[in-house]
Amino acid sequence: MSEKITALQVARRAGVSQSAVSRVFTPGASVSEKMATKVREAAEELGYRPNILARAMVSGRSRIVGFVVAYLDNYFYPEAIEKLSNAMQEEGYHVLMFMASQTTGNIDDIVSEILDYQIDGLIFASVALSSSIVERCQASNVPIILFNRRQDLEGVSSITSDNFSGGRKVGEFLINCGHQRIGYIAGWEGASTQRDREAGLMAALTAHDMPLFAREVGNFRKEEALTAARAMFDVPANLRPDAVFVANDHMAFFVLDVLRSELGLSVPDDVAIVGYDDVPPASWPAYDLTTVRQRANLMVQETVETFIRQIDNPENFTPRQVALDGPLIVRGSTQPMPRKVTAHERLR
Amino acid sequence: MSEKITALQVARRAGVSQSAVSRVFTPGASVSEKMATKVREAAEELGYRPNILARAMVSGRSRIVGFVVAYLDNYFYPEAIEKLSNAMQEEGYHVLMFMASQTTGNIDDIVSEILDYQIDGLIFASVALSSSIVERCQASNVPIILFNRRQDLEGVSSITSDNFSGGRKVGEFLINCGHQRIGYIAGWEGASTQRDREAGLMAALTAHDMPLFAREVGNFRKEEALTAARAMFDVPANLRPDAVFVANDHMAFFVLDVLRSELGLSVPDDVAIVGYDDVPPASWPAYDLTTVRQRANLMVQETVETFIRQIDNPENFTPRQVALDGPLIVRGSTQPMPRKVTAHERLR
DNA sequence: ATGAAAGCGCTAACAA
DNA sequence: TTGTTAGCGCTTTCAT
Repeated sequence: MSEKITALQVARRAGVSQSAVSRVFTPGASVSEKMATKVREAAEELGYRPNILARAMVSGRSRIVGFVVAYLDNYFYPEAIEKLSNAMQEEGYHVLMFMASQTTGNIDDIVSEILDYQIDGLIFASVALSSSIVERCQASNVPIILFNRRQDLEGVSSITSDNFSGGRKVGEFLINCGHQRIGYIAGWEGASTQRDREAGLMAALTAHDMPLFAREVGNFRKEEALTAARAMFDVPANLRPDAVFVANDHMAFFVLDVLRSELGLSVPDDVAIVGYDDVPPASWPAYDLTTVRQRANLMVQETVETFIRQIDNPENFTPRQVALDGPLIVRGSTQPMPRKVTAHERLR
Repeated sequence: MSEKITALQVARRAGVSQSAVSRVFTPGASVSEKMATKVREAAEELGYRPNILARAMVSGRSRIVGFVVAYLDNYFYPEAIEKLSNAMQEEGYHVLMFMASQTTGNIDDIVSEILDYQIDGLIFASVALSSSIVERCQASNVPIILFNRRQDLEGVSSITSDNFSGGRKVGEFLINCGHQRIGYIAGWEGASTQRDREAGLMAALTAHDMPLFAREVGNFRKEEALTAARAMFDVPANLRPDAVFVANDHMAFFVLDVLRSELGLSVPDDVAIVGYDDVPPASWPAYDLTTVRQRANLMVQETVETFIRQIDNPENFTPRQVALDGPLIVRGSTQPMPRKVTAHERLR
């Protein structure tokens, strides 16, 4: 079995110093053309590749970013992970994954483990941070980015879609469709996505002097979404909303299932339903769900850019709070978008 | 901003040698009770944690395993990743993710990048290996495990479900249901999962002297699955299969959509359909898909165990080829399981 | 532009 | 059980 090839061996073979080899493999170091080719040849012959860990030790940069994620059953995240991972690879970084799921206990412990790897940055998706975590990361000089979460913490960047605006769009749309009894099924109240989407919806309702007709909490979880749907809809018809906004697609699928399969209601005729995220199954004919699209590509792009900026220039970096607008995608789970009522008509 | 705390600083504060500190943090090293508490206290006060990278350099083990994955749109994988990552965390390892998706070109290049991180093992999910990759990993002493793929390569372990047996179960079931014209929509032919599932189906058909009525290739991809479904079913009724086995759930959803939404066929009355994987949407009422369950938990468990065994005892480790049996889950996309026909009845 | 030398933070002999 | 010493493979001054 071939042993590990070190820079020293390459150096010997090329008849140069070990630091010369290092320079050849360090972008932006000063080496002559001749030296470079000589070394590269020797390296090629031996199959040499620099040891990233050794490099990390002395340079202090591991080119690893930690990615903490939960809720992989929400299909927004697999897509996001894939894109983020690809984008990071293109920048020469790699992603060390940490699941913050049910099984694992404390986020703080996970963060400790992550920091042990001397990672260059930390991206949290759908995870709530404590300020102690932030402090520790800042002490270790590790940039933090919140992905799909917003949290008011000093020095922390966040990339989200504009959930408030998205929620309001949903509200406006349902009102324009003529719905009078609009319900809301909330996600986990600790999540900014949940709060902002609901606030957006409420803003639209308030603007039209309409109350929220019904509200239940699904916590972004399947079982609780089912329960919430039953509580809201397994009631006499006069108490039933004629439209419901569900805080994300993942839950909306289960609500839709309850409506159609369990209660025998017709969608959108008896009840219209709108989700949030536009995950792939939302566009599948079996669900055909009206929803607000989260632009994963853009979110990832902004995340990477934010990270690179902070890494390249930590001194005068100001944390960014990016909120990207996403379109309402109208599908069959609601009535088609009504034409705008003109001022003339409204006055009649 | 607090600087990095090293073992040396802990040592000074505790009034002991630096190697004593190292020992305290090395499981199974010989330290006295007194020493341990003294050091731990000092470490606690300073907030010291060992630098894994430094440890990796000298010990030769990084406690990082590389995980190469593609096809995250197949919802079997997010689940698998989550479970695998959790299980590895419990063993004190962490997962460095590499996407081998469309964007990225060559697997060989990815593997090079991975090896630069001095990882302790490499798990490939749904990725085809070249023997050159295997050789390079073996040269670097990195165990390789194939997850959900089987490939005849010296020294490589593989963990799959028993796809042949699964395919045969599907065949037997459809035949028992009385179907006469059974079609198959294949996955990517380079995948062992595809080949084994099809072989299983064919074994069942052959055993009953039945031909395969129709066959198309969907390559595990959405668009191609749609095309395959149209080619197979958008034909005169007498040329149409009365049952179809689709190589995985991901494609089966699209096939089902074509059947119901595009062609207005009734499932299971006009056509019965069976998938493979039992991903979550298969159990959602909108699809309610009969399928073969892949036992992700077991697969992950076997993967971790295989890895640990090889790491702990590389000398006399023999690669394992694990194929786990999975049950057929009968749902509404097929007729209910018929009671077994008795010999008496058959003779009438 | 190149080489020599010093260390990054840790573990693993080896002594004591 | 503990301390001393030598590196792991690399980058980075500092000379030249």
